[in-house]
Amino acid sequence: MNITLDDIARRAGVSRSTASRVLNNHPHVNPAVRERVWQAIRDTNYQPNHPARSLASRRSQVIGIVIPQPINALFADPYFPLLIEGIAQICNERQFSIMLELATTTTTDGNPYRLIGQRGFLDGAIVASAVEDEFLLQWLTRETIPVVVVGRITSHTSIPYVDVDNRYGAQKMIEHLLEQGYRRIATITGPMNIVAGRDRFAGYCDALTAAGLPVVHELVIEGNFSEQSGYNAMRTLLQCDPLPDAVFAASDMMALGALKAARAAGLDVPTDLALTGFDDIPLAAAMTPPLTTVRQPIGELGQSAARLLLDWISSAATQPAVQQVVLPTELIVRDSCTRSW
Amino acid sequence: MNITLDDIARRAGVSRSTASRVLNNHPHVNPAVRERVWQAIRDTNYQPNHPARSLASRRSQVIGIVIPQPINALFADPYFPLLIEGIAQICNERQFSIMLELATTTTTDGNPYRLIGQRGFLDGAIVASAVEDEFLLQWLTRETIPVVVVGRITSHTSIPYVDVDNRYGAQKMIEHLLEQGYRRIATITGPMNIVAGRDRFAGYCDALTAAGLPVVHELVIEGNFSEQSGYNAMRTLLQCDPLPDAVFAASDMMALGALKAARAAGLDVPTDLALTGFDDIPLAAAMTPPLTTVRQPIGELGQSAARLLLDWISSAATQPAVQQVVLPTELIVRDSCTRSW
DNA sequence: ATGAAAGCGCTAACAG
DNA sequence: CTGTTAGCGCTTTCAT
Repeated sequence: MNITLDDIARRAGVSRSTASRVLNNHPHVNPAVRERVWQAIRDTNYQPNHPARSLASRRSQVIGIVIPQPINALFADPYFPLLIEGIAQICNERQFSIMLELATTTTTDGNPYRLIGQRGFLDGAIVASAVEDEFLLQWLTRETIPVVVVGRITSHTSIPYVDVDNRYGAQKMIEHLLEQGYRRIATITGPMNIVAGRDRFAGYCDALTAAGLPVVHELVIEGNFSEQSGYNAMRTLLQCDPLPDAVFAASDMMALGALKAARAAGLDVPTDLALTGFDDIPLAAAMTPPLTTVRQPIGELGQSAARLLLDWISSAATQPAVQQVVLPTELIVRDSCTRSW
Repeated sequence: MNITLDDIARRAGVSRSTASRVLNNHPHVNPAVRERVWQAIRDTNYQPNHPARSLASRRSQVIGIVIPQPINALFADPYFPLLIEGIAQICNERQFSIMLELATTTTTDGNPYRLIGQRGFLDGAIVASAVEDEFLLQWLTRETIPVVVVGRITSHTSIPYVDVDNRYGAQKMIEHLLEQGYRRIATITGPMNIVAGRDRFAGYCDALTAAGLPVVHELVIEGNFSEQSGYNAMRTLLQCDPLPDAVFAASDMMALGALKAARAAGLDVPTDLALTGFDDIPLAAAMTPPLTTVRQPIGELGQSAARLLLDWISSAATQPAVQQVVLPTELIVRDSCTRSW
């Protein structure tokens, strides 16, 4: 049998509650007793039983990271890893553990998540990338544990979220292209069922409108942030006559796909066509040519979400102290949109 | 208060044990009763309490993925995300959840992991990347839950592991370079405290030796798989006189770093220098020039590890049915080692 | 096929 | 400062 707290108590000649107090660093324990208990713990190599603790204390020191994406698409883009990394940093500091909650591939009926709903398992959750997924949103509102969302969601305003300033970031990007002299600027947008997709497109429109330019329908193609969708979108754009002189892809991965399509069509970037992205994933700087993009601080986003959530959990309040956090983006100019003339 | 199994039992007019049987799909329950219980569960939106279940059943349906790396370095390389993805696929199929167990940054004293040692929390664990970390290895041997390691470890042969054929993969790579006519082949190795690092280096030596060529000390630089270490190593190699005509980096990220260093020194790849990597991460194909490398099936590696572990867990045996799995690698020839003459 | 009863290992009032 | 006493919500023999 495994050794229990009772064994420790017996060995140290105290009651189980005192042993528990020592284990949990409660004050008001006689230093000598405290030391005796610790000694027993060390001697026996005692390890507390986690489920028993959570059951009795109603706290698990575990949060879930919910990623509502098909698993196979999960890590094609370094976005999620970076986000997880940020969350993990804060969790480690605060002695919290992380459960990874990925949507099952078979999203046929009912609950595509395993943990969601399991009572007592999670002290809180972070939902990454606010897809407007009906099941998830319903769960969010019904849920009793603290949940924060990464990425703005429009439908449930009461849920705290953390986001970057997608709209203004995209706007700055287009303004930069306009300053460079580009006038026929196309965009490959993100998915329109994600607010980030809509917001970046809105920024694109903002800048054009402010410059007195129209938003041309044929220059706007919807993608889904993946490389493949960028490739496809660019092939469509290449049908335009005249061709766009610049393309703003709403993610770096789509920009990469677009670059390949442009190359395949015999176009050079940036000579024949300017190309820019959004995210500033590590690949962006390594590409040839290095990609002009909008940096979003993904790691910090994760950190903010984790801080918000953990503060909330420890406050034991119904609402978090901070409801929303919006982080700034930064325009990173590289060679992919350098006019040669 | 949350609704409990007792509430369900009362509502369905049965005892708690019967309700439990229904919940767990035990046979030998009257169909009519079964339906009444399910109805009550649905009506009340009942969700079982996970800690209570694990405490009573001594099973948690959770496995841990232990990644013994400083968090901040975690996702610079897509290796871990891909591995996690593979593991997650199998876990989802089998209704297991995943805990992410990252080493805390402050690896000062004692246990740098939170979950390791928490009794009853994990049904098993996968240790990713077999660093020969003293603490971890001691834990592995002492541990009572099933643990499988990704990457061969030499010191504790009793621990089941899953690995790719690093040595033969590296050998094939060097053989290819030799066939291309390269003769002064340098290597940037992985860390020598990881078996994968040693194995790839061994494969390099195998090929040279078989070809009757010596392993030249100054052409062997130790890296740590990171881009930065590749960069530094290449700077050292650039001091050699004569320069190597080919460089085999033991990871694609190091190859990327090496490429940058070579470029910075005014060398062109592959004209002045052949460069090859190991891993075949997505970036390898996207680089300019596309990188010749050795593909290791990272996702499958994760899947194999997960299958081995979950089979073991469900068998309830002391040893797994399969002790070791070794997956083949594949040479992927691209442009980075194309001789121009 | 079902119920009674005994824990699983721990925390947390409460009393002293 | 410490011990006693109840549970936390569920699974699981053991009867019946």
